[in-house]
Formats: sequence, C-alpha cells, structure tokens
Amino acid sequence: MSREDQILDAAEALIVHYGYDKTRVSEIAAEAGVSKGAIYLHFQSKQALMDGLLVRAMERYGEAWLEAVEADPRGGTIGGMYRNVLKAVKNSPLIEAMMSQDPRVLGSYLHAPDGLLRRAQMRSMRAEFIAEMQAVGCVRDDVSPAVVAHVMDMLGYGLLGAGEMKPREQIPPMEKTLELIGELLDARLTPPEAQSDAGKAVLRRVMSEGQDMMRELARSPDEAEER
Amino acid sequence: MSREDQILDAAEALIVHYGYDKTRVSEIAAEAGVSKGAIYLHFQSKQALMDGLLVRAMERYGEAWLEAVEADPRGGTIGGMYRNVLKAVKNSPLIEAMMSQDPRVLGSYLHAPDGLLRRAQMRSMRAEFIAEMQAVGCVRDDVSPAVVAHVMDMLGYGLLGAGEMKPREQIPPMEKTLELIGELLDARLTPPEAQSDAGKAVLRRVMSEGQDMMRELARSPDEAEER
DNA sequence: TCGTGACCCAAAAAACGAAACTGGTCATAC
DNA sequence: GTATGACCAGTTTCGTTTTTTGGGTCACGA
Repeated sequence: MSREDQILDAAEALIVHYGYDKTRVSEIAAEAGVSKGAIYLHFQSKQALMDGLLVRAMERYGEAWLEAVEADPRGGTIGGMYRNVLKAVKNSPLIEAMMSQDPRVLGSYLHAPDGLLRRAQMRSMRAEFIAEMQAVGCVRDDVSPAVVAHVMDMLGYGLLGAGEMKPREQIPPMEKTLELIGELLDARLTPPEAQSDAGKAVLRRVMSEGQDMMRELARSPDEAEER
Repeated sequence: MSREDQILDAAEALIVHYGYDKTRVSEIAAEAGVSKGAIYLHFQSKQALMDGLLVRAMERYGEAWLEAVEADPRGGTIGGMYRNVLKAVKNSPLIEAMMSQDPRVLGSYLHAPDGLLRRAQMRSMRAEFIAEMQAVGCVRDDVSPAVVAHVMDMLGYGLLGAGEMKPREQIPPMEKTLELIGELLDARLTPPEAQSDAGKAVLRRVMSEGQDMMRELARSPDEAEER
C-alpha cells in the first residue's frame, strides 16, 4: 500500500469519526505514521487531501456498485440499479456523509467554494443517464428523464435522511426498503421487454465517464467557478 | 373570527416569516391587536401557543387533503392520496416547515421536550393505515405495511428536503414529480380491482382519529414522555 | 534529496463585564 | 370581571481583551 493511501486511510478513519473540522493534519499524520511535512509532500493543502479522499471513496463506491449490478441478473434495470445501491454504500460512511451532505462529518468543507464536493455537485448527469436508458429500451418513453432523475434524488435523500426523523424501531431493514423501491421503479418505468445487459452497459460507460470527470475536477481546483 | 384565531393568525404570519425564536409574544400581540396579557388569557405559555398553532394548521391541512382526495375519482388509492398531498400542503408553509422540521422556522421549538411536535412524532399511524388499506383491497397483500409506510415517509422527506440540495433549475415542477410518484406507487401497490371509494372511507376515518389524538396531545402537555 | 517537527502568525476561541432583551406576572384601571 | 402594559428576573447579546489553536513553512539532519 502506498504512503498516500496510508495517509488517506488515516484521514478517512478520523474524519468519519470526528468530522473534518475536528480532525487536525497533525493527527492524520500521527495515525498514518508519518510527519506533518510528509502530508504536504503529497497534498497541497488539507482541503486537497479531503478532495483526494472523496475521489478515492467515489471510485471505490462506483466499483462496488458496478460489481453488484453485474452480479444481479436483473441489475440492469432502473429498479435493479437502485436495489444494489445498498451493497455499494455499505461500509462506506464517507459516501453516505457525502450524499446526505452531513455537516457533522463534512463541516466547513461543505462550504468551501473550491472544494470538490461543491464543484462536483453542480453537474448532474442523472437526467442524461435516464435518457440513455430510454434510448436502449430500459426505461419507458412516456416519462420525462428530468422528473425520473428528481424522484430518484428524492429517494436517495429520503433513504439517508428519513432514518434520522423516526425512532429506530419504526425503521424496517434497509434491504427490504430498497427491494420495494426497486419494485416500484420497475413496475412503472421498466418495459417488460427491457434488456438488463443493455442497461448494465449504459451504467458502465456513465460510471467510467463520471470517474474521469471527478479526477479532472480534483486536479484543477483553481478553475472552480464561484457560486 | 374569534380572538383566539386572530392571535393564531398573527402568530402564524410572524413565525412563518421570522421563525419561532425571533418572534416575540409582544409582537404577536401587536399584530393581533391585543395586549400581551390577553395572549396569556388564551395560552398558558408561548410554547402552548405554538402547540395550538400546529394543531390548527394540521386540522386545516387534513381537511384540505380530504377534500382533494374526495374530488379526485382515483383519489382513494395510495398513489391518488399521494398525488393530492400538494393540494393540501399548498399555501401552508407552516405544515411544510413542520414536516421537514425546518430549524429556520421552528428553531428552539424543535428541541422542546414537551412540545407538541416532539410528542406527536413518536406515534406513527402510517403502518396501521397501510394495513387498513390492504384490508379493503386497496393495497396488495404481498407487501409489508411497515416497509410501505417507511418508503412513503422517505418520499415525503425527500419531497421537502431534496429541493434544497440541488440548483433550482434542476428541479422539475412539483406537480409532475407528485404525478410520477403516484404512478410508481399505484403501479406496484394498487390491485387493478381496487375500489377508490373504499380507500377514501379509510382515509376519512383515520384523519378523524388523528385529529382527535392531536387535540388530546395539545391538551395534556404534562403527560409527555422524555425521549 | 527527502523527511522531519519546531516555529510563525493569522485566525479562532475563550473569558469577562456591561447592556439589552423578553417570557411571564400582576397591581391597577376600566 | 376582564384587559392592560409596567415591571421583574433570568437569559442572551455584544464589544473588547486575552489566550489558544493549527494550517502551512522551511532550516536542518540523515
């Protein structure tokens, strides 16, 4: 394992537990077994470290999701992709914090104008993705991609946030919830003749493009636009 | 219009605009055209006033929702009820703030251990409601009421919260979003032979019981349980 | 040449005392 | 008998000063 990955492992463990603001660079260094100066040989700043951490987390999440979808015979439908999100998010509290923009974890990083999170958020590819799924016959033509994309965002937001609004005993197992949501999506959106493999191909390509974009964003923070 | 309603109208206007914490009792009194002492003839405390305001808002919201569902020939299905939520929530920023637990509006009231909001939240009737809809043949039997209830809570949470996570231009019209959600729900959950009128009758009864319960909760704050 | 950790200094946090605020009360007036 | 608004007392806010913090740097040693 490279020293850079050791540093990112240490950063992830501390930031997930204490939050970005309460984690000092010196603590990350100590946890990684290197000096503070060594951190700055790899990362231009604390924020650049966090950017790199999120890129790595998103790559791993994307790979896990793709694997789960590939392994599922019906994974290539909208519902199938959603059903497999849990397998990807599982064991990734950083991804969860990123998706729900949890201030306890992300703290002031949330408001950094040139942080990766802020920059990546401005570009939504979800609606284009739905349009591509329609093009290969995996989503019915009689729905607006923008509306479908928004409903899926709502579900994602609700999946992460609603659990905090209710007593734990009222929340059913996450897998059962995702199963039902997958069924709801497929019952209305997926034509019976849809080819799961075609949907998987679309997801593979979109994920690959998304990761290229994320790396590019992380490399060029100075080109960030002000909101 | 009773003086109590005048006071509540004034309180609603100010609290929705400035938030609970930034609204003084003296300002509510001035807006209602009465003295501060008169406020305390009607309400035991500022918090009791807020409790009463929420009870009244929930009653009006429930009536509006019921009206919308009654007027819709397909309003008695799960999807139909959801589709008509907008008509009920429309023009009710206080209900919206209550459902999303908006700290800008509700402020310290959110954390009041004996506030109505906190007490009402502990009792969820949604799962029982779904079970009753199953009993009258308006929801398929092959789904768990608890899971359906949770998914609907997620959708509600996402409906209110997701809009704050995205640039406004990426959010489609609310009515189109609700229409699609209604379709998703009915496609999977509603049997083709479901009787819309039977569903409406269930909703009427549950809403009536819910309002009785809310009034009871507002009357007996001293019996609140600590969380 | 690279890694280190003492150091710098701008920013943040804490402490303090004074001033302002406001929920709730009740003596007084109508 | 009921409504009022001056008043009380606890809480909050504010401005200033002092102390602490920690991101980032770089002279030095291996």
